[in-house]
Amino acid sequence: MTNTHKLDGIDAIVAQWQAEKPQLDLSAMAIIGRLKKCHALMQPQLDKVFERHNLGFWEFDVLATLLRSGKPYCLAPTQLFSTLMVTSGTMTHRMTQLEKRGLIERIPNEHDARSKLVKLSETGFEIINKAVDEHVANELEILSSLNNQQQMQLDQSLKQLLLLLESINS
Amino acid sequence: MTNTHKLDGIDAIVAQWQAEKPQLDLSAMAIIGRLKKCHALMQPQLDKVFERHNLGFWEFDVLATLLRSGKPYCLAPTQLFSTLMVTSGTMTHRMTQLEKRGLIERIPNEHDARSKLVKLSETGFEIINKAVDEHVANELEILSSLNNQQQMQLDQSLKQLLLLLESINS
DNA sequence: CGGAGTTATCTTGATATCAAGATAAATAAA
DNA sequence: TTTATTTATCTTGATATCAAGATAACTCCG
Repeated sequence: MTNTHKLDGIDAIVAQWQAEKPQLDLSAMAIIGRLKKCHALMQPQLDKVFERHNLGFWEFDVLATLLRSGKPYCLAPTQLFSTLMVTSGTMTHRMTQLEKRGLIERIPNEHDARSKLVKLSETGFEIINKAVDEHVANELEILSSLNNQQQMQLDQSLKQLLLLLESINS
Repeated sequence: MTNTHKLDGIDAIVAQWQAEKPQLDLSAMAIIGRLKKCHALMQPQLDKVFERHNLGFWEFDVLATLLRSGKPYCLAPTQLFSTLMVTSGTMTHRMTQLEKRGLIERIPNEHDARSKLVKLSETGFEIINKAVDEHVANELEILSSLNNQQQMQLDQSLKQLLLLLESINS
């Protein structure tokens, strides 16, 4: 018996809805429900690694965004909050906290006096650099019980969905 | 050219990481990144329907959980917050707000004086009943540009992942 | 140049959330 | 029964978030 025939938490929920509202087509609800639940169950697994490095998920997000931007690991606040899909006010709060902890520095923007650029500090770089390595290993571990074919199929399906959602929001 | 060959937002991010950390296997990061971004982009689409009914996403969640439990649309707080994956404190807050709006009622639990059961009010029932119908239609609409085969494949892949995550967290 | 409109950021006030602790009722053990 | 333990819920205090508005710096056109 393959996994496809086992029941997951969403099967139970969809069955309840089917009983209450037998006229509805719940196929999309099942997919979106699974997506949401996968997201919810995934997060605590990812947090474990962040905690080992004394980082909250959002601290990891900000520092990782700076790291992957490449040298000199420096971005404007607007680039950060638009990438991270949070508001400017949220970004202000995050930067304040990260600066307080010495993980980032704010430096003047020569080309635009409205912004002060955000740059990884030495310490920030070292911390996020290690944390990312463990994070990537953790992600591989989490998915390790899916075989290659399953992972490729999952990735391809999510990509189709993501392209669709990106086209809606543009 | 199929969607599979187009580039999505995660391709760009993974390429940045590949440049910065060429030694890492980023296949799992790509999958999990797509999952997270799909989740993030999906939510505002779902919220549109909730807003039309003057509901926030968490109000919808609580009321919908009560509705799908079937008659008499009544659950204990613990059932609600464990289903909804929030803390008891969060649930207290939600119940207070929903009672204030007249969407639920709190009734004594004959079998356990520690809890007061949560029940959909008449108004609450009518509102969530309509909202759920539109919500399900909205979900179908969102996924409508994926064909049947693609939707089945996505569902199957997400189910494999969900079963895996549920087994980790148990 | 100089005003109008735009853009980048921060501030403010409200809300949703959680973790940890308090309280009270139910259950189990002695 | 009486005490100890567990369970269900609520309270408290701190935090992260957002929306809306304020501020200041840019840009563009006449």
